[in-house]
Amino acid sequence: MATHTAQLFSITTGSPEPIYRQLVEQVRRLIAAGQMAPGDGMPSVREVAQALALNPMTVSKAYSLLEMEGLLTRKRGMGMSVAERAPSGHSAAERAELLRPTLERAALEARQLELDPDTVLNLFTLILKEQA
Amino acid sequence: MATHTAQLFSITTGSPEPIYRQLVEQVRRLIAAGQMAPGDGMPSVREVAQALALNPMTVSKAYSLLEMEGLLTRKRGMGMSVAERAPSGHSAAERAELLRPTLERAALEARQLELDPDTVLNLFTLILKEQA
Amino acid sequence: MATHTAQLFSITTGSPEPIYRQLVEQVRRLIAAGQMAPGDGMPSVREVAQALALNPMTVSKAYSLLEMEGLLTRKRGMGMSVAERAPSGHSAAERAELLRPTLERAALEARQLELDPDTVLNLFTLILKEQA
Amino acid sequence: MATHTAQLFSITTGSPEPIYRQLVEQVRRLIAAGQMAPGDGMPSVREVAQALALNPMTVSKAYSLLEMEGLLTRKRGMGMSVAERAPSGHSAAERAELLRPTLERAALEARQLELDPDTVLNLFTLILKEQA
DNA sequence: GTGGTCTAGACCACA
DNA sequence: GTGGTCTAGACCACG
Repeated sequence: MATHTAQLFSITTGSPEPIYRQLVEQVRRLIAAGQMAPGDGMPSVREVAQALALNPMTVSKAYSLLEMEGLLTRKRGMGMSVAERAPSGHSAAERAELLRPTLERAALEARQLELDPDTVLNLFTLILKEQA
Repeated sequence: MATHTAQLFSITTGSPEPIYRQLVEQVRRLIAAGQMAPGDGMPSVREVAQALALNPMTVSKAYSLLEMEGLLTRKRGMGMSVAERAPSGHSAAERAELLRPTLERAALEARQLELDPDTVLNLFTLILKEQA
Repeated sequence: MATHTAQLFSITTGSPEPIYRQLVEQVRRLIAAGQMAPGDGMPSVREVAQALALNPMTVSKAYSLLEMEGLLTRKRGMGMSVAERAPSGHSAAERAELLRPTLERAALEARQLELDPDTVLNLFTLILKEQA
Repeated sequence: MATHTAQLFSITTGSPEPIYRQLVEQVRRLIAAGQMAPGDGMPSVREVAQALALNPMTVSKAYSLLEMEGLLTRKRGMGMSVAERAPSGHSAAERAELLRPTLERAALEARQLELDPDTVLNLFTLILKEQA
């Protein structure tokens, strides 16, 4: 039985980032964080599609890309699961590196806005707490 | 007159973010930060297009959007310049709000990567210093 | 009785061609070639499934299709065997026709690769000898 | 202007091989053969779709896969073209290797049909001439 | 004009 | 039950 799919993934329909890509990146992060371990079964395409009110093809596209990437494997007639050889359970340091591009972008914008680092860090701290 | 256009803007053609939008947002930030002041002349479409190896239509589109937004004005035969009534030189607090969406995204990714706030803040501090 | 099943059939699970179809076509060819004669007993579904590490349903499906096709018959309690009226021991010319589609496909690919017929025939000759 | 798209590609709707994959493999071969050279513009998705009576998405899927593979590049708003770094114009020997899997399959089937090599080679020669 | 995304719905292949 | 493919058609983003 599936864990609560709707909670597992969160997509933003209004975002400029396509839905299938949001899914791809979330799965990547969940695997990297070890929240999904090699061998774990993925929720079925239809299940995710229904839970998130998406077209199955959209979900399928995301899964296919992850399969090409080697993170998921397809077992005929049995659905998809996290690949055994998926690089999983990274250390905190490794996971932090996955966050670097986003932080670099934020830093670039901060500089262009001529915000001093302390202001930025205070705001970021606030946001991190809000989410927790 | 043309400051060094190529240095003023930094666009990434390989990015999923459309070029015209990269330009728009950079101009917005530069004006908000006061680095471009009301009355300042903008580099011409041609100039920017050549300096960054872009299609002039792309640059033109960005300028048009900024004009619609009221940040730039078109003066016949004089090219475009920062609008006199452009809300310029925002306070730090106001500028920080412009950064919020990016930081929120970073926070979301951090949570999905199961990184604790301290680790994230440390990395971000490091990056902010690197760029300075 | 069971000849060495694992040797009799060679299936490739990684192939895009479905497993049951690989089985069907191999049986068809083996019968056409006279390697399996009318009345011969087929290895049981279980036996094949275990030998090739397949889902028994997959093997069963292949057998059922062959039964519908009239090549196999089911005898109660006796498993399946090659049908008495199976058109067996085709002439070489007839058997060659069964090979035609595959050769036509190869010819098409050769043309698209701009390979001249002699090169192709030389390579094919080589491969035919390797297998022998 | 496009060369005659309908002639460039030939797809078989009845085939078990999905259409998008037929397209992918044909483009691969055409590039390998040097019939499409780096920098060449590809016929547009819509054009191919109309010429072959396909849904544009099907063609688009093929193009996307080829882009991921690095054989095609997308120029924003300008359509797709053969990547500059696409390995092109292979030697006859290299191209022949691309044909090997298909020939090996044919040889396997021939053996299962108990056809002797001469019969097979004669038939193949005939088919190669028919197409020319 | 270009390609990209998404939907709704149908049908197939596989186990 | 699973995923895969295809269609028809709409809308968006880009140049």
